[in-house]
Amino acid sequence: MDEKIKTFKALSDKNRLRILKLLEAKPLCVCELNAILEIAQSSTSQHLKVLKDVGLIKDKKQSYWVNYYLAQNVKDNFIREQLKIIAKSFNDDAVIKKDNRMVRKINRKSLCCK
Amino acid sequence: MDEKIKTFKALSDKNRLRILKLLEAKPLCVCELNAILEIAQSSTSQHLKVLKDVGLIKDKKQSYWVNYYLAQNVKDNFIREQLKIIAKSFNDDAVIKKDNRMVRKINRKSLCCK
DNA sequence: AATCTATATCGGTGATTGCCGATATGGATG
DNA sequence: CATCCATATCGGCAATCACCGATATAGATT
Repeated sequence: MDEKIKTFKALSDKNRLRILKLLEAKPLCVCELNAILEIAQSSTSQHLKVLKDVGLIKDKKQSYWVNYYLAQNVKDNFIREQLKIIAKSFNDDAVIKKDNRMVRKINRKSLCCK
Repeated sequence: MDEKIKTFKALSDKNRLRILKLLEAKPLCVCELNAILEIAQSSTSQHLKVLKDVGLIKDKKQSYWVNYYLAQNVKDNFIREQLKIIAKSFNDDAVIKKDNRMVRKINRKSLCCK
């Protein structure tokens, strides 16, 4: 029960839902997400930790970057169903549509190399 | 988007999930829920308000009592799906099982008439 | 090995939330 | 119409959370 409550809490935040919807497009690193969300890098990192802790997303280090992506082939029924619902939801939302347009234009190299 | 976030928040609380699972058994008034949850009456009332506001439950005044029940034939896809998932979830949980045993024994008259 | 660079973690702050006891409300009863 | 009773609302308190800037970390590059 506590684990599912933790999942509902993870899903109760606008920026975390935006992240999940962004990851539907493709795996993204922290700085890409950060650029779209327009919050502090530490905040993006925290949100990713919350989503990862409950099993909604996973990460994979690749050279300089940590790529985050939606969990695939999830065994947990509850998490799988929630991901399915989220995939069907929010697609008409103005912010989500704008985010989606941005994520398709994004160029990691121009964003992330200081 | 905000409405769905509100729904996730409503689902992010142990006592509110217990209420939803209790209402799967039958409609219940505040004092019955109260007796099972063992929290202050005002707290139970607050929780019911939160669940009702997002459309997960409804209420109907009948003589002295306000009966709360799970929303039926819900048009909103998101709410309907969440109710479906909740119906499938938590059934192995110790607290939920105990609550379920209690709700089948409960006698409104012995509980609610001061 | 020294230095970059992307990301994670830390400490602090304001906002939100769950809880309670006390009180208000409003429909039912006498 | 006065009273009763179940429920709703209010005010206050402690815990949790999202946010930030600053700093730590660790893998990649030189």
